[in-house]
Amino acid sequence: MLSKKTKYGLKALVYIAKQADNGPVLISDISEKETIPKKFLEAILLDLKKFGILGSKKGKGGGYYLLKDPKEITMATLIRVLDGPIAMLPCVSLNFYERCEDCPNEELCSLHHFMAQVRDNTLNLLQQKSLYDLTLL
Amino acid sequence: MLSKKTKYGLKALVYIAKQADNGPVLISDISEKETIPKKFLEAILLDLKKFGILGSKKGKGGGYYLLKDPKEITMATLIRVLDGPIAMLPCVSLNFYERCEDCPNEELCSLHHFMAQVRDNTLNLLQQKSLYDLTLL
DNA sequence: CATTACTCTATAAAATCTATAGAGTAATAG
DNA sequence: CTATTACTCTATAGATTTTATAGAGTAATG
Repeated sequence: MLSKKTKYGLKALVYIAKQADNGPVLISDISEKETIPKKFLEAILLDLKKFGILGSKKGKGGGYYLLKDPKEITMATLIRVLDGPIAMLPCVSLNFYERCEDCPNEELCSLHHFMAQVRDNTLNLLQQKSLYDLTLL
Repeated sequence: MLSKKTKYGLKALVYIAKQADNGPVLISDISEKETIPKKFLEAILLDLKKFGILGSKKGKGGGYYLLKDPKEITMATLIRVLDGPIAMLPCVSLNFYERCEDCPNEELCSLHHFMAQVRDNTLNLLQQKSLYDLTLL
């Protein structure tokens, strides 16, 4: 399951994407409309900024805005930034690989290959879909 | 990511499936061969028994054994029993549905439909694969 | 230069995951 | 019938992650 952080982050991004025409969006605005704890949201948006998804502007007329076209931002990227690995096991993660301490031989592990298959399956969908697709609904 | 409990559980099931011809399998045997903390494994196997996946026999010559043909046990079932929901959000879970407290209208939620699609995509694969498939590797 | 709004650090409650200990009970062999 | 084997059950507890909250600070705008 996705963490609340991820869910909040995605909802916030959709909100910002939809408001793109009206300039930067306020944290407090998103917080109220999407029922997300403000301080928590603040940290999430900061994270998204750190990873180059969002930009921000301070002072009057400030707020957060997207740095790229929503069509260029894949769901795979967003879930990785917000939630972490997409793979079900660390040993089949492409971006967060980690060896399993148990498991003497990865190639002979019964789970390894199967989980790699699951990963590919999920990734295939998540890379096809973008933030733009979420704004259509 | 799957919990260690799930990983341990799956490895144990594969081990038991492979040993099916030699009668019930000992906890301590699985624990040693698969490098799984014995007491932790004990709890996991008990869980699997509770859900009708495993049976057990006490005393000499006892141990755990599968109650069904490995081909009849889908990976979807196992992950649900061991790890919980397959869906990425509670509101799109078929077996563990829960309404999101935020989110006034599920039908209008931008995440809801997309996450349902992800769920179907994953489920499709997990229901095709069985414990038997894992024993082949 | 006052206001607005993001930034940064610290903190902490709550939940979940991982693991361990030990007494208890059922089954079997001999 | 009894010793041994092996699962059962309850309790507990450390570690980690998740979900938040508070408040002082800083940059930009008009």
